[in-house]
Amino acid sequence: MSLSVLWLRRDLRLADSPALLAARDAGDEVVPLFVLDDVLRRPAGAPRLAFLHGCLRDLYERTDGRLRILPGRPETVLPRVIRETGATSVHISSDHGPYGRERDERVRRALDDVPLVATGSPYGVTPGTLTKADGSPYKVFTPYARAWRERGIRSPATTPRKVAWSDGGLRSDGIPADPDLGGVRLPAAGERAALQRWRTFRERALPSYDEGRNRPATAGTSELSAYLKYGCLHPRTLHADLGDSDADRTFASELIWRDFYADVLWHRPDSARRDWNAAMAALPYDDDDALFEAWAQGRTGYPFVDAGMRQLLGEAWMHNRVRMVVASFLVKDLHVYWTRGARHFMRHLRDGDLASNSHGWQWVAGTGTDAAPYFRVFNPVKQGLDHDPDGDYVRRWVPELRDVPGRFVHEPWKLPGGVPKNYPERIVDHGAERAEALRRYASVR
DNA sequence: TTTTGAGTTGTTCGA
DNA sequence: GTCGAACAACTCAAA
Repeated sequence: MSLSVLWLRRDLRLADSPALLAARDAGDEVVPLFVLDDVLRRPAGAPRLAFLHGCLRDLYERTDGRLRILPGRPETVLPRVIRETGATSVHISSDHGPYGRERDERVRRALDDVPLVATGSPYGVTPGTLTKADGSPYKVFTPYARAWRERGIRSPATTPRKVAWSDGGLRSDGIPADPDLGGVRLPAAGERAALQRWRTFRERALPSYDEGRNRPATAGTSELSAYLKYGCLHPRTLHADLGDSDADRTFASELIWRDFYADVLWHRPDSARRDWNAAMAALPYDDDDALFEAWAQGRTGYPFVDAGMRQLLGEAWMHNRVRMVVASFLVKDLHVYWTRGARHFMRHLRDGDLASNSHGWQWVAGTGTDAAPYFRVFNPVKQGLDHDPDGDYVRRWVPELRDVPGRFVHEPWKLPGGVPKNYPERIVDHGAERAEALRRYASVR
């Protein structure tokens, strides 16, 4: 009787999993394992941890209760698992983040002659493998996407009908208690919920995705980000279901953005916390704690911004359109360095993904690949009027403005009686700060 | 090596 | 209200 270990990290599913197939082929029985790694847990924030626990519960049930959950550093846990179970190989889906790469190297060394076998990755194209003709990495999305469409994998791996799971005789610590969520409401976690969400999105929202995706008041986006983050489903599975309509192609390209940013981070691990474009490091920033707190708490006096920041605190998620607007506000209206906003997002988002988050912020800040031109500054009022014309999104998240009529909801300072009680006055003047941002960008050119 | 066309998501202003 | 131009120049990708 031979055993193989399936060490799960951010691939918490059974369908379309090449690593699972490899583990099954390598042994008579498979020991599913998750390591509770403090290095990853500490910065995660309560919503992300709770969501992860939900994914683990789902997986525990579906592996007939064999999933082992062990705390500790992976480089000590894995060798111990090998000693205690006698397993002959460890199977993973490769991780391409800065920490994951180093961790896996340490584990590989610690396992000595037991192979750590990486099969597949959480992306349609494994980071680092799609390069230009001369072998250098892409720095612009569109040509990357063109190449991706030629070479990306769209067909899912087969899903085994039955896997012989084993607990390997290991004692499991079980899934830790959920942290206090303080009223945050999360969707159901795990693979089954993810597939259900995908079906619902395809039926209801995908056909009108081109317009619907910019309407934060409605469920026009897939809301699959957290499921993708933890690998409850693989993007391949999604690509395989997509057709050639404009809406399907637009959605596919959103998935390709995810691959692109993982690729950028793979080539430049330092760009998770520093400007990808070193030439922008000379940009002057401010760092006013009171202004930052007003932004973080959703009390800037700009309703569309405040609605977004409160949605983040309320749902551990924010609509993508609004992410751009609030990020632009922090960087270009408050002149705060993007990493401070990115850290806040990572702490509060249930989908917080290092590559997408860091490079999404850098796109807004103008310091990243394909960066927005410096003169592109979002106007929080215009964005609100354009994308939340009825004000439903603002009224949902900013109760102080629930009774404000019409377009005043996006510019309550124009109300005859002034800003409603309890709602803050604008903390800065957008017109003036836009001009200031343009001055600062001009100073580094 | 040189050349050419192009580059996620915006805003403002003036005709 | 609608529309096109200006906002700048630079870098990237590929022929």
